[in-house]
Amino acid sequence: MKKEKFIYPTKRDEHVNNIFDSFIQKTIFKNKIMLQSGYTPETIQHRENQIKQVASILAPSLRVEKPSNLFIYGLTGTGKTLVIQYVKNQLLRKAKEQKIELIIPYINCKLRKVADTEYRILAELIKKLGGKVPATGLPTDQLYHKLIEIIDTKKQILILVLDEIDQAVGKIGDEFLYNFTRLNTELTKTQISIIGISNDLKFLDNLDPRVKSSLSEEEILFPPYNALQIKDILKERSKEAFKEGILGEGIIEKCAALAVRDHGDARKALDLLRIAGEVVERENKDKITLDYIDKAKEKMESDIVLNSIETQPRQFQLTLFSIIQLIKIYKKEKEERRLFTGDVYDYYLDTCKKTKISSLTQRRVSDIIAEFDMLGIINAKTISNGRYGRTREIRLDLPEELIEKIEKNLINSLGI
DNA sequence: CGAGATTCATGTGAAGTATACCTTTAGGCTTAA
DNA sequence: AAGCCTAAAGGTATACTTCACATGAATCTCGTA
Repeated sequence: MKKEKFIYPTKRDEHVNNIFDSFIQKTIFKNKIMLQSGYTPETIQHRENQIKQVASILAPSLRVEKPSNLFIYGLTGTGKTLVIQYVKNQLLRKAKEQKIELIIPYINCKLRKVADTEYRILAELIKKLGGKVPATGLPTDQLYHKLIEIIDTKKQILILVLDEIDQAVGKIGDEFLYNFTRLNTELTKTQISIIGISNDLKFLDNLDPRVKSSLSEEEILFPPYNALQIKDILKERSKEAFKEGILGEGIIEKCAALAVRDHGDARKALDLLRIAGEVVERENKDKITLDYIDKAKEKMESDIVLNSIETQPRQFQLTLFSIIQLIKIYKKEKEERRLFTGDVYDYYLDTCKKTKISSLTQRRVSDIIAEFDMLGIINAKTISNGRYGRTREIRLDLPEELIEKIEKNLINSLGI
């Protein structure tokens, strides 16, 4: 056995310290939270009208009367969630002042494994109200009883905010909304109003008429921001978020322009700014220049997708992996070849065999493909090839580099 | 040549199964009177 | 006898499977012009 050469520790320690120093040293942010998506600023620009409308609709709650149900829709990044949070905070403050019992739970229906079935939405709601509910095992209607039990203890108003409600309905149907709206008839003291928030402008159209009429007693549309408005918002927030002199010339204009091209998505503009800042910081520079915005744009798009893929279950990842591999193979071929469900399933089975992962049936994989389509990661269209059957044509409309990254990630997490 | 029948490959709905977890209940054991 | 613990019984939600039928246009078939 060889004896290791002893290294005197202090030298090394110093070295380590120096490395970290360089990370801690500089920060170009003054208050980064201002740019993060969950942040609710003191004043909200260019949404005065919507705030007023929401406020006037919810105002009766301060007289302990049930406000109308409200349906809010508009594209992503048009300030829907922001306005609701803002009004919610104001409302709660006022209610506290006047000693009025008012609860406004907020649930995001999109979160997988948290609120994507009727049971789980209910469970989440009860949890928010301080109750405890097991993840499985109870009949759903018992959860309703439990909810009623918790709520109906005193005279109060409950305004339930269901964000990304279109996602939930797309997955589990609209029956649960009907149940929610009917809940009031079972309650004696408490009254419930529902606020539904949707990114899908056509969401109301395919809703059961009964649900539709009761959910959208009031409707508010959030139009996209225009370039000037986004610029205002960015200016306002970046003033607080960054230290002086960090933003180079034309940065805000560029972010705004990019976001406007993408249907006036303010969240995107803010993310761009924040991510650009993070990249600059990581590279130890002290000024955000235009090319950092481009970098941020790429990074952002890939981050969103990568993140949503990482959290998928194993079988979903395996399916996606199969799709990516096949797309790659097909691309190398001379003739254009389209990708169908059957091909994916065959490749999937192969991969399962090789990696000794148990395989699902085609029925299930078909559903998984449909779910990926819903997530927008792939693009699947059912087509009929006439004599040669009916299937889904699967496409992957993502940039080349991103696909590479996804592939790497998948190989990594699947251990292939 | 054209209308209607056929065909294929898979979409899709319904019902069934496995699993994980819940509550209820009956039985057994302990304990205190 | 009352109280407490445990394990079995009976129930549910969820993810998945099984079964069976639905789809829809290219192709085939066959009667007719």
